[in-house]
Amino acid sequence: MKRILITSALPYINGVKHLGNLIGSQLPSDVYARFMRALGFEVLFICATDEHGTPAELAAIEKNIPVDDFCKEMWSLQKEIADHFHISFDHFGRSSSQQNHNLTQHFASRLWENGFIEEIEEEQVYSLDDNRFLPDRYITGTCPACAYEKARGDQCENCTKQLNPTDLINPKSTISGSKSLEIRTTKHLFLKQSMLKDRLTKWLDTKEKWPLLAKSIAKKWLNAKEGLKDRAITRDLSWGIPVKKYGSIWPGFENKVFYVWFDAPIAYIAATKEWSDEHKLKESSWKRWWLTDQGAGEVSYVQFMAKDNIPFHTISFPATIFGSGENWKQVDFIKGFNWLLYEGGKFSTSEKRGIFMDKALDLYPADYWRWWLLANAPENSDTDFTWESFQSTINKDLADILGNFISRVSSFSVSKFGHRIPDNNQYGKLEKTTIRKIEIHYGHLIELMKGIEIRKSCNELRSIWVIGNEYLQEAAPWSVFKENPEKSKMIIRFALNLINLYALISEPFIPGTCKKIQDHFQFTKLKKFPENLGLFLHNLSNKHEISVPKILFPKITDEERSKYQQDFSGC
RNA sequence: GGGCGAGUAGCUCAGUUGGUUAGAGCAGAGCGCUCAUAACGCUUUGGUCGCAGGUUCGAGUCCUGCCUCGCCUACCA
Repeated sequence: MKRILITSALPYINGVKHLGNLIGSQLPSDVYARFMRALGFEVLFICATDEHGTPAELAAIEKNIPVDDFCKEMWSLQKEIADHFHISFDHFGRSSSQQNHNLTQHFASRLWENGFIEEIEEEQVYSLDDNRFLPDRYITGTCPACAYEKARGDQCENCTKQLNPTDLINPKSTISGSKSLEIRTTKHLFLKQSMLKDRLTKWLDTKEKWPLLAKSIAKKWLNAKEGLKDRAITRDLSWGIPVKKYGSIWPGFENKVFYVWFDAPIAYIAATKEWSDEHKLKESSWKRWWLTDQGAGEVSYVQFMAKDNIPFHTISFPATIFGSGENWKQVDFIKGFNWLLYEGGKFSTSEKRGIFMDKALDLYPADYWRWWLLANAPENSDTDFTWESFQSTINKDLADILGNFISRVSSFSVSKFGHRIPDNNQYGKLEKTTIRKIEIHYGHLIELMKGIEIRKSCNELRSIWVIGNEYLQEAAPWSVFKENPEKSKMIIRFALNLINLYALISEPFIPGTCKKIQDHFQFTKLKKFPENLGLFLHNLSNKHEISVPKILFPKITDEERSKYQQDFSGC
């Protein structure tokens, strides 16, 4: 059977991520991974922190700790939070791992050997007081075109004019505010992606089924007027992967490191090796996922990311792989996401606007967030998070439709038949029609998930939950009970089987709750989804003991909603 | 400026290659049920599919122009 390799875009290290970051890659990739495992595919699900670059260094300076300590701390925090959101990574690695050092240096050497790397001298702004070269965006000044005073070195936000840092009037460092800036010459390695343009174009043309978002962004870059530009893959920084060729320092690059966007995607591979090393597996165990001549030919590789990451995954990283001349696995499918907005505006870390992953978990269980985010995933356009929508979706879908179904079935059962599961399984016509109805939706759900249609899948799952309530209404065990208690037993038994089914097939979406349900009712935790629903819905044995579970989804009250609306509106 | 995308019921969105009376959820209205987290089920009111032209026997769907909104535009990552 085909194997599926899934990677989630690497979250940047400098802080706790917000809900937009979560729905941009980790969460949808997790649902996909869980679902594909449940369909019986062998899945490897990989992520890692992206730890290098200027922002990480600055964040560490601000906290007054060494940057590697800072990263280690943030890595374990991010890992812990992902865990609390039930993200089922097989491995959550780090781009700063030794494995990634080795592999990144390996790729650079191969690229050099094949003529895809060039050393180029360029001029950059150096800040004497900060003691470092400044990325263009870390320089502000007055825009020469519109006189806007906070124009950045790469572009003026006010008039959108593209700028060079040297264009700015009165430029200063955003780090220290210092105006002691000078232009210095510095040498960098450039990845000559322009030489691979035709190959990339051809390759991309074979990806007919890719989402519009991914393809159009990639094509934009390939067909840019000025052509596909070569890209610097080194920086004048100390925190990062040392620039080495064949194992020794690259002459002239003693004080430089590889640029994050060169080493970050390579970390997908390196994190897989980390996983294999950590479990003391053979070399072949990670290579069979990544090298096409060692098994990866039959792997389907799917990447999840937000739209800002697409150029790196459709151009630079594939160029790196092609340029290496080795048999590395290229991505087969890219699932890109638009932005999540917060109450009509942007999430903002600096203004404390919006909801961050750690805070979210203080307010509500992970499944509340998972469900809203998945049901509203920004697949086709930016999506707005509003508390009103959150409240109504959770209360309606989770509390009223699913949670209440479980309550009504279990309390009826306990009050009429005690703590044993009713033993009549002579299903009649209505039960058979109900099974058929579910089968249709279940079939749709599987197709939709295979196509990674997240929102539509949620809709389909919700329809399956609704069928439970429809069934109960029509079967009306409470009236049947008066005349024919035996038949009423059968109805409740069937309904309990439905709960068992729901706990199983909803697991990719709301794993925490599903586990709770399975634990409470002592349902068998199957690893795979049933192929035959009719059979599955006879599964419960007479031995099961049941009781009424605590409310699974307490509702979000109006008071809570308006309080949180206030609390998270920013400063 | 250039590129991309979106504009469909009060709200959030579906609408495959153009084909009969444009769909769903929420919200609203009515009815039913009483097992349940005042929950559930059924029925139902809302749309000249952004605007103006065009192609066609036939257009939400294709073409042209226009309007509005969003995103991207390569040294944040």
